[in-house]
Amino acid sequence: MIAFKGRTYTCPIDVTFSFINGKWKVLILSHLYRYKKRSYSEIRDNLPRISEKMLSQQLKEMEADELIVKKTISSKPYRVEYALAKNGKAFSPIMEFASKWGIRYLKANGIDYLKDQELYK
Amino acid sequence: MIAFKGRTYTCPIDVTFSFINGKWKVLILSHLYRYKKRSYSEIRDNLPRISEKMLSQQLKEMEADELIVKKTISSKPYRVEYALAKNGKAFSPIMEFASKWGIRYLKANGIDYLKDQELYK
DNA sequence: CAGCATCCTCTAGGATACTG
DNA sequence: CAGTATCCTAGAGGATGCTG
Repeated sequence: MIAFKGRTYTCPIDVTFSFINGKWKVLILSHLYRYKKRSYSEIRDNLPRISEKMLSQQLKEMEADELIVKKTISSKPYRVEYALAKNGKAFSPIMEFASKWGIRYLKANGIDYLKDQELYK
Repeated sequence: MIAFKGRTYTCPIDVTFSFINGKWKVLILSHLYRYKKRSYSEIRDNLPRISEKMLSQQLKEMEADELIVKKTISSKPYRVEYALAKNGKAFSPIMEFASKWGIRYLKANGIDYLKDQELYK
């Protein structure tokens, strides 16, 4: 067991996944990984079933964990921009891998994601 | 959106993580990744805070998803053995990566997991 | 546009006891 | 040893309306 910041972890893998557990974090990270800079509403609209509460909550947690950075790019009208921070970029290999794995799995199950991508918007 | 087996997914990454979401799956997989073959109680004892219910439930789901295989190695006394199946082994790169990431993160925060490993049993 | 504040639901997950 | 079967609760997550 590893004791760290008031929590206990089974192993380093446990530590790593504690950053990206939660229903939406991986999806937000992968979205930012793909699009580099995105506004609040762009992220929301890409994740059709996320609630405002969840979105802002997860964004905040990930900002606190320094996985992402938020930048105010204009104050009137108020506009912001989210992007991966260094720690967040460090997860890119997982995104890459999970993406390829998913595409391969779908293909093995009769769905050609790459070919039919425009259908899945 | 991707419709598949009665669920909808945002993207292939969503598909991939649907297999390993849940509080314990990654930890069980990484444990099997490390030890190859493990009995029910060996897995349980390595995950001190897991409940019997969760353990058997997650094992079953992962067996159904063909991430792991269960083998009865003796019927009296009843003994079983869990191991990674092909699909489960396919996640090894994520385990490897997450393990290294966690170790590096811990080190950056003053915990030398490798050096002090015997403390974390 | 980019959120917060509330209130509410529901189910993931835990505790405990029991079985072949 | 390797699990089931119940019962129960905390808190993850959703719906909705409001604000600077």
